[in-house]
Amino acid sequence: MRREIEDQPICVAIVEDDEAIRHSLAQILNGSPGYLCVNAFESAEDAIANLPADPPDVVLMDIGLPGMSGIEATQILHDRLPETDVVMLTVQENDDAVFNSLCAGATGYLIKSMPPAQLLQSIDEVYRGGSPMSASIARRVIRSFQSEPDIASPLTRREREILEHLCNGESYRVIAEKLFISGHTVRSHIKNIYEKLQVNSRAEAVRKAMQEKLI
Amino acid sequence: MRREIEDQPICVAIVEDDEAIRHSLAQILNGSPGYLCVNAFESAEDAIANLPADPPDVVLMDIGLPGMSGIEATQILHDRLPETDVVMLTVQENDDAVFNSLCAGATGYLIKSMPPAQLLQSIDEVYRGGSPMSASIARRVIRSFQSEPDIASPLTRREREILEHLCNGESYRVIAEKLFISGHTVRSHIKNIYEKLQVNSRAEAVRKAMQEKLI
DNA sequence: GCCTAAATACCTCAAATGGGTGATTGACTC
DNA sequence: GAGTCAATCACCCATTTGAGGTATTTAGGC
Repeated sequence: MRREIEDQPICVAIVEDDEAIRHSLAQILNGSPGYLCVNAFESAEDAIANLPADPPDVVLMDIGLPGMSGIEATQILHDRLPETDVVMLTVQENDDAVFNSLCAGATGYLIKSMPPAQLLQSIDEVYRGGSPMSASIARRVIRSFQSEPDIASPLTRREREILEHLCNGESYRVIAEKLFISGHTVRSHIKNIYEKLQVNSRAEAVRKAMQEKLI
Repeated sequence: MRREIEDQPICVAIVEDDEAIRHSLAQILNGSPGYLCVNAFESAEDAIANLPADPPDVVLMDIGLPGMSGIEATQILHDRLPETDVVMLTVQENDDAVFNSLCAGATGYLIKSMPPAQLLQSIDEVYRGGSPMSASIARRVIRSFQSEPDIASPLTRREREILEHLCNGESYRVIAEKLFISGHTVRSHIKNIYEKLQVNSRAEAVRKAMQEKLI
């Protein structure tokens, strides 16, 4: 917990190009006990340049910024200020952009049309180690990290089996013995695998297999 | 949506070894319009054997089952019945087990002590494509899929560089040319990499590199 | 019954790989 | 000044791999 003294406010920075929204958010924050808007930028570049000097607890980041997008900015800030939580500001919640933001390192997101009370509550939840999100975003997040083997795999069952052994670094001979087939057969399968995966070495095959979760 | 006719109830199966809890859950479900307990098993083995014949919409799975654990069962059911959502039943929510269950394919989880209304609401949310979860679990889930390169890598900078080329399937000679060093040096580095990663082939090194996000 | 895809098997050969051993240089630490 | 480590280069040698072929036998789909 960063905030040992419980009556220290949560320090928030805003990155939002629309001046009206920016001011309105700042007012909501500064008008509420426990929250403090310490900074407000109108561009990602501005925020990246100035934030590291005085890292806030939470950054509210507009997704659709002109120039550098909020998602790119999130990636950079998340790298440089690992202690700071980035929360996205978005108009529409079931958005690819929201999902991509989470991939880029955002901890949560706010819908711009949220009532102020709920908005503050979400900030608080993020600050306390949570990640509030809607049902459908939650599902997408979970799906994406449950490594589902790609059903649309171009490989046959036997080929997948061989690929698995290949990934373990087993030699043709060992694979052949384990599968009770001849080494020649293993070679044939591997050639087919390479062709289908568009690679021409074991290393590339392993990489592709891992990346596309073929096994 | 599986339930085109909106007044079809959500079909739920229960896997729970404690008879009292099992009956209580079944009663809650059957006593509520829109929900139907179609099956109740006292073991994971039982459920796996009988569920595929008549797949429910949602399975409530106890985490701490005797014999095969609920997590293993989830993995199997999730594979065999991809249309069915598995929801874990747990006493304590901020549990490694819950997180592991989600990795295994669970879509959500219920706290056994939840009031019935909230319990039904969670089932409904899962059924409608959501994934209700607590703040801290949500954060863990998000963290885990934000692929942070492992900073505690045992490899030196040069070794990581070589490893990257290795993952691309480049031959020693090509790597040597690209890095303006001799092939012998490349070999030396690779030998050191293998030793540090505790592997003895390129394939295993690539796999490890991908898994541990060393590159 | 025919046809295709999948799985099986065999051959040759040049190139790449991995194991072992050892040396030199520069930088950094104690 | 001694010791350590990263990075570089070197040699020997057995094994593995990848690329080029060809061919037989199942198993399913039509």
